[in-house]
Amino acid sequence: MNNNQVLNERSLQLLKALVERYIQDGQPVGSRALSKDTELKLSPATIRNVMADLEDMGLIRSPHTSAGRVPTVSGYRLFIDSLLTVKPLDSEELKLLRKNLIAKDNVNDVIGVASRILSDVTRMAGVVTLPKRAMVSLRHIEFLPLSNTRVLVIFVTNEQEVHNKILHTSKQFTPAQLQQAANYLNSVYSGLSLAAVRKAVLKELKDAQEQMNREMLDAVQMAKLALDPGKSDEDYVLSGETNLMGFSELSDMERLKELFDAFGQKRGVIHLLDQCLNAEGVQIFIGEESGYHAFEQCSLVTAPYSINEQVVGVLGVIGPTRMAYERVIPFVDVTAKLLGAALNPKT
Amino acid sequence: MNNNQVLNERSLQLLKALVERYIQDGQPVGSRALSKDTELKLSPATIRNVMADLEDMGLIRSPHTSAGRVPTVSGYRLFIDSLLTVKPLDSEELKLLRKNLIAKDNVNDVIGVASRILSDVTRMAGVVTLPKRAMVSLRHIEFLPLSNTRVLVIFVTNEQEVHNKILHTSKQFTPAQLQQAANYLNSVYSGLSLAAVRKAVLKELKDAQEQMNREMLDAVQMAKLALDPGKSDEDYVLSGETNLMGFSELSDMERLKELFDAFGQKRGVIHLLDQCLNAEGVQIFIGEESGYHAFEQCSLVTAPYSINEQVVGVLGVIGPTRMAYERVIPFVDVTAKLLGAALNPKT
DNA sequence: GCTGGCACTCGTTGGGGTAGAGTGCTAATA
DNA sequence: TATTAGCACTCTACCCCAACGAGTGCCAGC
Repeated sequence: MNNNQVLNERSLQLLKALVERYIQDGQPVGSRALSKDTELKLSPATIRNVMADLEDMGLIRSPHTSAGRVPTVSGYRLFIDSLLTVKPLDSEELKLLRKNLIAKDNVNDVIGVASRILSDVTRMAGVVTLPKRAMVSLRHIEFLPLSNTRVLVIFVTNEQEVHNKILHTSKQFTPAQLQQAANYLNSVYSGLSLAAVRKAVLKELKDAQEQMNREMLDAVQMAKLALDPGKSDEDYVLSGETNLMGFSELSDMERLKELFDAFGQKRGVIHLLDQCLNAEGVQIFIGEESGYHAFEQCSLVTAPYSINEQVVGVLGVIGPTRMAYERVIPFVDVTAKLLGAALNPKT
Repeated sequence: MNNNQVLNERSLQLLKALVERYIQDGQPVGSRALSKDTELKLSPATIRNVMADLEDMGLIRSPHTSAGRVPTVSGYRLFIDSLLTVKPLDSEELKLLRKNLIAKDNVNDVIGVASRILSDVTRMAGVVTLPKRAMVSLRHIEFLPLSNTRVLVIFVTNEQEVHNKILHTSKQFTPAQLQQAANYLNSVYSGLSLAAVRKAVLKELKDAQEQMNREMLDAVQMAKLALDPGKSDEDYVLSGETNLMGFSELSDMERLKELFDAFGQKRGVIHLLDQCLNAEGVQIFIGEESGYHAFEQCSLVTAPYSINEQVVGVLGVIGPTRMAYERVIPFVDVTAKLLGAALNPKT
């Protein structure tokens, strides 16, 4: 009997069965139950030996002496990365997605629908970040005079979204001047991503103060003010948080409060989600992997979504570590793709 | 001993002491504790007699035979309406309010701050409705062409807030036509409340289809589309919900879920808050008085706030029935007044 | 009308005993 | 050498019960 033997086929099969069984009914899994679950005709005693090995490797643990075993975070990780057999998407779910995830006038509405579908279908919490401002591109910008030194700037982006902001300018502009400034900006920067516009604007201000004509300088100055990164970059739409109240893993009020506080703060959650912006497809944080204490009992299944093949945001599902990954993962994946499609401008 | 005797001075004094004591430490109050609490030098036995009377009148009840008494909703109601001695506002709290509740560019920011202060100071949940669209008045309206039949309408209201909306028009307009339409609307309707504008617009459309010139009719038509009641009328900013998780009254997960679901739905809460729009000052719902099952264990202390002496919204505090009314009531009152002040345009 | 005394009720707490689930270890087996 | 049966052991969950304490209602006396 070698303790540090590499994981063989049989051990993996048993680990898989154990995780599946535990996910299914939430009770620690004992050797007898496992012996009945698998096709391998093994006696509970043999399985106990294997389980002892798995425990040595840190893949499972037992809550106390006379309970069965439960997966550790490493156990879940191995299960998800190598053992999981994902289930194809339920056709009902797909129908629901296709029916509801269609273009709307308002980006926020689409995002809201996506979030709600995520939570309704999984019966956990759904989350969708707003498209990163810097990632979307400028379609049109316009200035409207409000009063003496206050100017309303309006810009439309390629996701058909209208943003507005009030600027306090250092001097007074005539409507004609504002019109001219807008014309200049539209002709030069239309089509570029806001990040690119912002970068170019800062460069222009630095380089060419002397050579530019007065009107253009004003225009660039205002563009700089207008494109200050908005707080929408730190926002998301969360749905079905209350679904999480039903799970026994989160029945501790202290923990639950901490989790909901994190939802309210947004900062931490956004930071976590941003880490998935550059992932290829679905990415998963299991329990403490997220690095946030509030999420210790939770897993997060995420996928980035794109507009015009440019990743602009992330969506995902938050639930207890013990969740039906084989169903959630493909669902999150497809939802991200369809959300991207719904946000893509037709023109 | 007459059961249905009118409440005399002494009974009221004892009821007051009982409610205060119960609010303070959350345990059913017994006759002995009450005998020590009050100045009236009465023996526990006498107090028991009075308590029996109060119970007959439905003002207090005992959870079980050998526990003390707790106030019923009627008991709280009587206490609040007639017996409560409100405490003057803590000077620290007032300072906090004055410091943070100042005009901002963005109405939502001010509302958010108000909500947060309400929850931070009371350590319960704070809620502030967004200003009712219909109640604020129109300052300026503008149309921008987007594409063929899509027009962006922008209007600024007297709370310095900018609203925008995309209209799908039946025909195509030139920029000049749009400009003319905006000019017409601004000259005729500027300064009126949105509700008034909407009413006038509908009237114009009905009455004078024939006599109006074409451009004005278009303008009015677009104004009608633009002023469709927005969903902002059904929105509020909630803060500190998680504070409610600490209270033993709400430790039942079922109940808590129901409450948080209600917060998420918004409809019910808005309906409840709207009932306070026409109240003179602070209004209070105790427990089941609200008529909503989810709020059965909660009280709601509200006050309307105004811009230019026109009531436009409501704010309040949500907490367990057992809350320190004598401090919450004046605090909500003052916060409403200061929020109104912060929203009032200077000009 | 108030009070002291008393019997009674009921929830809470903690101890003890048992049943059940599951383990680790050892010795036997293929 | 890998697997299995058997067995002693451990630990939790549950129930029962007794003791305790808080508080009540009622009555008799002041």
